[in-house]
Amino acid sequence: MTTQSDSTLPAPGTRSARKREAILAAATGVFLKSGYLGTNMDEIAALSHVSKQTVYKHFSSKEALFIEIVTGMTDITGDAVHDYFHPLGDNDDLAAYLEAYAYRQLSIVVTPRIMQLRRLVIGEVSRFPELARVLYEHGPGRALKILADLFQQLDAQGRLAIDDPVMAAEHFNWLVMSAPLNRAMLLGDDAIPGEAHLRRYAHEGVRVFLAAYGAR
Amino acid sequence: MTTQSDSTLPAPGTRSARKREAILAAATGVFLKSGYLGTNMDEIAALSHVSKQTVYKHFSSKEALFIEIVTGMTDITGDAVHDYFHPLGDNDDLAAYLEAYAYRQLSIVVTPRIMQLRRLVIGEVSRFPELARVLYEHGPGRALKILADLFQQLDAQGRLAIDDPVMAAEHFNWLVMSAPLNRAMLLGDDAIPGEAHLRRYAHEGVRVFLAAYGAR
DNA sequence: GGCTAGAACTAGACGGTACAGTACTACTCT
DNA sequence: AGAGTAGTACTGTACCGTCTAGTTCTAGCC
Repeated sequence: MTTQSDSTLPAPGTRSARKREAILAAATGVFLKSGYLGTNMDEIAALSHVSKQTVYKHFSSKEALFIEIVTGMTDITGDAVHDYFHPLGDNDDLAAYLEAYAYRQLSIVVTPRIMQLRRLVIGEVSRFPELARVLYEHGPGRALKILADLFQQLDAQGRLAIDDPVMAAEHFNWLVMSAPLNRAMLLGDDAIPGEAHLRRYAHEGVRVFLAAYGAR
Repeated sequence: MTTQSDSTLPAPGTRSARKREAILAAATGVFLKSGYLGTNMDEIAALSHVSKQTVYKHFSSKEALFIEIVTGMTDITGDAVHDYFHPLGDNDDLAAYLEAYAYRQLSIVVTPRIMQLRRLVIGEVSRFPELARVLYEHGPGRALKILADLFQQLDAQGRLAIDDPVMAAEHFNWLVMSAPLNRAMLLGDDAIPGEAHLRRYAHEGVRVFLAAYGAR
C-alpha cells in the first residue's frame, strides 16, 4: 500500500536513507504550510540541512516529492483509523462499540496535520485529481465500506433495522464527523474541538443513528 | 453585505462599469480554474479583452481582486440559499417542509461553481483565513443559526423534541449535505449527484432526523 | 585497525522562465 | 477636450531544475 518514487529505496539506517527521511520531513512541513505552488525547493533543502542536489537525487521533481508525501500521509492515516478495528462480539454493547469507533476516527482525523492535508489536497483537486481520489478512497471511502458491511451484518442479526447499508454508513459517518470537520476545515486549527467535545459528537451522533436505525 | 475594493464604483452601464464586470467575470473563471497562485493577471486581462492597465485601474492588486471575487460569490450564494426561506405554517407538513428546505440548499450548494469556490477557499485557509471565516459564516454558520432557531420554536410548540437546538441543527444540516458534499469535494465535479439522488439525500436525511428528534 | 575507490553530498552559481505591477505613448469613447 | 483605455515594453523578483568543483562518507579489502 506504500508508494515510492523510485523502484529502489536506500537501505534503512544508511546516510542516504537518513537524508531521504530528513527531506521528506521538511518537505511535509513546507507543503502543508504553503501549499504546492507556494512551496519552493530551496526552502526544503535548507530546512532539511541538505543541498538541493541531494533533494533532486532522491526525488525527481517537486511534483514527485509532493505526490510521495501526500500518498504517504494518506496511507498512514487510513491505516491508523482501521488498524485497531476489532469485530463486535455477540454480547458487546452496540452503542458503546459504535461510540468507540466514532471517537477513534474523530480523534485521528480532526487533527491539525490531517486537517491541513485535507485542505491541501482539496485545494489541488484540479491539479492533482488522482491524489484527491486516493485520499477519498483511503479515508471516507474505506470507512464507508467497512461500516456498510458491518451494518448489513447487524441487520441480518436483527440488531439493527437497515434498508440501505451504504446510506446508513454515510449517515453514521457524517453524523459523527461532519460538524467538527467542517468547522475546522474553514475556521482553522484553532476551531478544532477538544477531547470532551469530540466525545460528545461521538455520543450524540450514535444516539441519533440508533434512534433511526436501531432494531425495533 | 457586499464588499467593494474601492469606496467608489463606476456608475452602472458606463463603459467603465462594463469593463469592471468583464474583468470580474473573467477573473472569477480563472481563479476558480487555477487557484490563487496559479492565476496570472495577464490571462485575466486577455480573457476580459482589457489591458492590464485597466485591470489595475479597477483593482489595486491581485489580492484585492481575489478577495472581491470570493466575498462576492459568498454573499450571492448565501443569499440564494436563504432568500426564499418562508416560515412554517401551523398546519404545514413538517417532513415535507424540512425536505424542501434540504433540497433547495443541496441543489444550490452542490454545484460545480460553488464546489470549486469551496475548494479554492479551503486551499487558501492559511493565506486568507479571513475569507474562509466569511465563507463559513455566510454558509454553514448562517444555516445552522436559522435551523437552531427553527428547531427551538418547534420544540416549544411540541412538534419536535429537542434538547440542544445547535446540535440538532448540525445533525440536520450534515445528514443532508455531507455525503454529496464530501464526495464532490474530493472526487471532482463528475461526482456531483443528479437531481434524483439529491432528492433522495434530502428525503433520507429528514427521515433519520425525525426518527431521532420527532415529537414522541 | 588502516586504506582506497567510488558513491553521496555540499555550496553556490546559473539558465531559463514566469509573473506582479509600472511606465509610456497612442488611440477612442463620451 | 479630456478621461479612460489599448498595447506593449520594462523592472524586479522568484524559483525550478542543472551544473561544477570540491568534500565527506561508506563498503570492502588488506
